[in-house]
Amino acid sequence: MATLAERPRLDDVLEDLGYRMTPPRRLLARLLGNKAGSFSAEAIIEELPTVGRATVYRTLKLLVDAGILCKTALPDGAPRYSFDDARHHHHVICANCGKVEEFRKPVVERLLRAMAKEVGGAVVGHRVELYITCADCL
Amino acid sequence: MATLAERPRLDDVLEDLGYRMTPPRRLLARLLGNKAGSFSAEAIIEELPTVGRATVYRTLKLLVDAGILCKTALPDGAPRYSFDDARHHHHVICANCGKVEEFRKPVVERLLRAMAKEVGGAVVGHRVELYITCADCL
DNA sequence: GCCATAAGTGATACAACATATCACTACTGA
DNA sequence: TCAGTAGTGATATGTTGTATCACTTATGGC
Ligand SMILES: [Mn+2]
Ligand SMILES: [Mn+2]
Ligand SMILES: [Zn+2]
Ligand SMILES: [Zn+2]
Repeated sequence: MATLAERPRLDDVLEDLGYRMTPPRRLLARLLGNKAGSFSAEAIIEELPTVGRATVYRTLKLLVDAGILCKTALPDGAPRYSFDDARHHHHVICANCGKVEEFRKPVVERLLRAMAKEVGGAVVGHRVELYITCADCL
Repeated sequence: MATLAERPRLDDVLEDLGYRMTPPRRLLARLLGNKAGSFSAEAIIEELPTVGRATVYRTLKLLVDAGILCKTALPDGAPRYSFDDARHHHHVICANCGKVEEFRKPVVERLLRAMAKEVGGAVVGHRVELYITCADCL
């Protein structure tokens, strides 16, 4: 996960992408900017009762599409959002508390690319997730 | 995916697990037994209008827990069910038509296990999915 | 600074994919 | 045969969104 220090300011990001700066977006930018770890969309909705559900989901999607946030899932499929860094990567997820860390493993990437050739058809992507019980949760 | 020939008879499986043989389960066993590729729960519900939604979902879960079916997801998260084989494996999924194939890659397993040690905490599992556009869809 | 207008908003409805309840039914083993 | 429990399905509810649409507002051009 990107540390708070190296994170882009969300309102700058949205503005740079050509989106308008509105009060709901400022509220979201401020709230998300201080989030550590991963969070659910519904948690954000509860924390910002003045912002509509649709707006929260729309903005989260904007940020995911912009590569600022990642959308992952717990083993049971429950979606989680977390900050992204720019490079291709995968996630280590605590199945208990939902904390998300990123990892890169070039060897794994190479192997998956290699395997792709054995498979008929064109590879369009892959997903790798490692589930743990984190040190804090043990 | 297990070929039809080597597939266990679903009603036998359920009976062996100690479940009762009821008309809905017989209908489900017959329908699923003839399914190729992957399918959605909702498709089954439509094809068996006399069987309740809850029963379909309950039985699918039973079969997943019994290791007879796998539950996977398309890249957009839409759940798919397909026949499983007994060994640990992962999936190659056509993002277009939903066809599911299984694969095993011991090297990848070993690498993920190795990586697990670098991570603080106890590893409880992993997920690897390869998304393709299959030959038929190209 | 004003203004037109396109972008954004939020209430609400709807959708997909389930799970919880609960009164009823029917397998099953004794 | 029959009691007891497993199973059923109608229905309500939950989660995670997307679609609509009338309304509001941020913004760039003047
Ligand atoms: Mn990868
Ligand atoms: Mn594996
Ligand atoms: Zn944890
Ligand atoms: Zn296909």
